[in-house]
Amino acid sequence: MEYNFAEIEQRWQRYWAENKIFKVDTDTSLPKFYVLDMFPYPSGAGLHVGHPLGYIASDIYSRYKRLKGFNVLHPMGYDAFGLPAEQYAIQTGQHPALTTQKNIERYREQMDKIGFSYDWNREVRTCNPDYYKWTQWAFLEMFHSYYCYDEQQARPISELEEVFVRQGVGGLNAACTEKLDFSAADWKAMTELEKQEVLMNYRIAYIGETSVNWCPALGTVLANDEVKDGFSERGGHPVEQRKMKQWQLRVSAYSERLLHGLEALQWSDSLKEMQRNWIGRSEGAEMIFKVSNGCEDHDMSIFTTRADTVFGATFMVLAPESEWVEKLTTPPQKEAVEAYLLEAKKKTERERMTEAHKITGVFSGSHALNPFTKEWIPVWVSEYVLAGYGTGAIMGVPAHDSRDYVFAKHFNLSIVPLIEGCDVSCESFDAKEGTMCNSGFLNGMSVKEAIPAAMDEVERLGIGQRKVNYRLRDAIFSRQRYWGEPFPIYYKEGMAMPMPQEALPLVLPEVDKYLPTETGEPPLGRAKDWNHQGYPIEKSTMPGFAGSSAYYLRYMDPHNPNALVGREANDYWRDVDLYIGGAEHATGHLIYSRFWNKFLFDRGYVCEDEPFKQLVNQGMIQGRSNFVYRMTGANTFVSLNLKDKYETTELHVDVHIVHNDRLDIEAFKAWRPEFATAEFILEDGEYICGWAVEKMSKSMHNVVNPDKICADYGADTLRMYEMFLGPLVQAKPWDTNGIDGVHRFLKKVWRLFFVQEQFGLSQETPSAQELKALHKLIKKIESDIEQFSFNTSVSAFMIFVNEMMDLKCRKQAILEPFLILLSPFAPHISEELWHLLGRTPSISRASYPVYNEEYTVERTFEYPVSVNGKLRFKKELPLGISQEEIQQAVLADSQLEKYLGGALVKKVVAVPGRIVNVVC
RNA sequence: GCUCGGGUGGUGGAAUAGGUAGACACGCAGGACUUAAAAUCCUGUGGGCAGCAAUGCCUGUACGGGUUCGAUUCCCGUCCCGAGCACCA
Repeated sequence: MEYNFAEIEQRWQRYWAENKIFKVDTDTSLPKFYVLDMFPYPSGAGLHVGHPLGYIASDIYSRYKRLKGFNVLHPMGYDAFGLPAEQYAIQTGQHPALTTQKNIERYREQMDKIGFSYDWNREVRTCNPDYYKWTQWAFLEMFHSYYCYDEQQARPISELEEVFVRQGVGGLNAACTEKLDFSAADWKAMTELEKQEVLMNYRIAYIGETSVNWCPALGTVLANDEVKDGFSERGGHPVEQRKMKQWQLRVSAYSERLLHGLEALQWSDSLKEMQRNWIGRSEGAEMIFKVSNGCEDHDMSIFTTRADTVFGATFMVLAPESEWVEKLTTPPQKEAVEAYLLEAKKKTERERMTEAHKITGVFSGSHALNPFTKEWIPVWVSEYVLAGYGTGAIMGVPAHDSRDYVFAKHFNLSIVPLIEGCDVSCESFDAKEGTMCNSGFLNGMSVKEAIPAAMDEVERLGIGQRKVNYRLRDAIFSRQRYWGEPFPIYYKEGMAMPMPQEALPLVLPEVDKYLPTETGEPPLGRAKDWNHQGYPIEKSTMPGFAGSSAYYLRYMDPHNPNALVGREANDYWRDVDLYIGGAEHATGHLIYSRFWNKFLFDRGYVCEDEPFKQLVNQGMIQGRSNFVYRMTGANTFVSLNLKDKYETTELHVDVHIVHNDRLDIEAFKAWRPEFATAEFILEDGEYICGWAVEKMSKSMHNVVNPDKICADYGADTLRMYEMFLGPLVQAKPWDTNGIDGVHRFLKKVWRLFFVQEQFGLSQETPSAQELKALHKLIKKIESDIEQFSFNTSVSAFMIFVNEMMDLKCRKQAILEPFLILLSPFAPHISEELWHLLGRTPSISRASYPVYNEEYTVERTFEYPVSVNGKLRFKKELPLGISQEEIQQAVLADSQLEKYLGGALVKKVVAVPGRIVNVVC
């Protein structure tokens, strides 16, 4: 009987679906395990072979955990709101909901062919009102909350109102946009509008003026992680900086917890490092400098991590956007400063980046008093200082900061070295090492001692305090787009008002066009009756990360009409045990999700502080392109190794008409009309194509579709081959060339269960050798899966099957456990053979075979004996004997003499169970 | 510039509490079966040298050093590749 994968796979996929084999329910009698894939954005192009890599890995893990007796939650859904569907809608007029629906159907069809064990009953779609009701709900919860630093958690905003009534802001330690100062009496005297403005300063979801990444081509703002090198991540349009009033999430309040929480997580070091960099904690001090513009004095604070270098501060620099610029510009400098500000403002983000090392700046006219040297130093304005970090002002220490150094050199400011023996004639000395000099009371200290000593002194003198700064900014939450969640906010007498929870979901309204209005309002400005009790509703929508921030919680309880996730379901499923997805979400989704979860945790809606215990980043699968070489000016193609003899142009050729880098010439002629009459210069009668690893894309003709692989080889082959390709976490090119090996393996597995076309296994007692092979495999597969080393598992299966072939082993006692081991990798063929064995129900209900060490124990060991490091012969000795016994046995061996060449033995190193080395 | 990974045959990749480098697979070469092809199976396959031969010897994990009886693995330096961050004071 042939291995008819097409029939087998179709049959079992249907069986699994019809019998709801992978439906899962809360079951407190079983341990839970939650395996999650990052849900896809359903694009119009469909899946290519790279997309399912992580899904296959998570499916193997899920199936393995089921065999191990866990109740496994393994869901899938769609991140369905987003820009591409909207862009497509603008071009074609088709409703994004329609195209999204179509794309989802296509995705589902493709995924179904691969035989995943998802519980589709729990599917979520972020664009579904039943789902985004809870996205809006979470937003309202954030609106109604503030962050208390003393308690290190989010609390209801109503508490804050009570505090204000009682004592004003005195003693309050809460996250805020700007520090306010008012008493209880002041609070009581405020109008309702003023009170709301004060509260907005503390809300976790708040509206406020901020500098944003504005993308004119897309007509919307973008988050920092949506901008790459000054261009929008989606579409590659230029991005500029603008001040705008936007909804924001106070993610920065969680900086410390987001950083600290990383420690306990089983994430890769590189990913944790990326998040640490993004959060960007730095310890330093805020220091107050007296500044004078000649008429009046002010106290201005700066942030520094190098308080020890204050004796070398020979100038100050303000960010162009700093509010100090206006106060400190003196009349004679006014014109120059204004010209500079205008120039800086005109630049886009992109220009700022490309001109990053161009040194610009202008003198303000004012001076600051260095509190330690008591010298008056000039105050400058320059773009290299960022308004959004620290206080937007710095002290310039050119000797020990490379940016200050180039600035000082350019404008001829003085440079004072502070470390003994350092040479600052060509560059600054940035390292935190050496002995201090020219630094008053710090002289003679090492830098490491001087940093805290300087900060102590600053605090003692009352001219500043220690301060921790974070790079992490609040997340900008408004998008001027159509295809996203509407904000449940309306505006009444200038105040942003929350809608009541009963009004949710606030359903996205219909519009006639998906473009901004003529007056520049977002597309929702076109919606009819877009108001709440006659008051206008917010016209922005939420960004992509809104819907993806809590979807893993919804899977736990997807149909609950009363809560995002019910208490009972959440208490059982708790958090994601294993999360598999791409590293590109390191500073986006994975930060926002952690923030969102921590917020819900603070407010008591979920029971775990961190959402994703273990995270694995699968490597991207790149394309492997093929090339043909056309002779310039002719329709003649030259084979790879002859091309250097001619003048040729390289052309991408469809990888589907190339096999093992040999071009199928007939298919090539049929591929494009202009090649129908092509001529070829062959080598050894064949046309050899060149190849290269590139991104998988249509234009490179290297896109391989999983449907085609499933049709040609079957899903089991696809699954195993994707795993065999290399380590899961590593980026690697797709190369269909090697797939035959895996396919051959599955055919061998099939044949192993048949004797002369008849299915049949014997009930014979297995031999010691067979048992040993099986139990080694049981152990190997288990440890490989636990470590995500799926590629070596596939090899182990191949070795095992080859050995059983050699032994002609057809014994059920061996092959039945083998089938169970194989089933997570190749579920269809395993299921088929399982049923042919008369076993029922599905193999996914079986138990993972128990490893028995007895069968794999070795009693003797062939010791490699080397003389002076060179392997010479092998000596078989019992295991478990002492080092001395091994030495004696080897020295007594007659073979040793001929390798010693008469020399005396100086030393014998024997490692039990490893090796013997004789030194002479 | 800073941080983190990584450099092993023609190819994808195995092997690190330091212990026979190249498992497994692709490709290639040769062979068996077949009228033939496909499929399947068997043998060989890092490089070099010697031999009719079984075989033997040398060399080999980016490069240069070090530690060690022994280094792909540990340490120092250099080069190269990939990823992330980038005026974050």
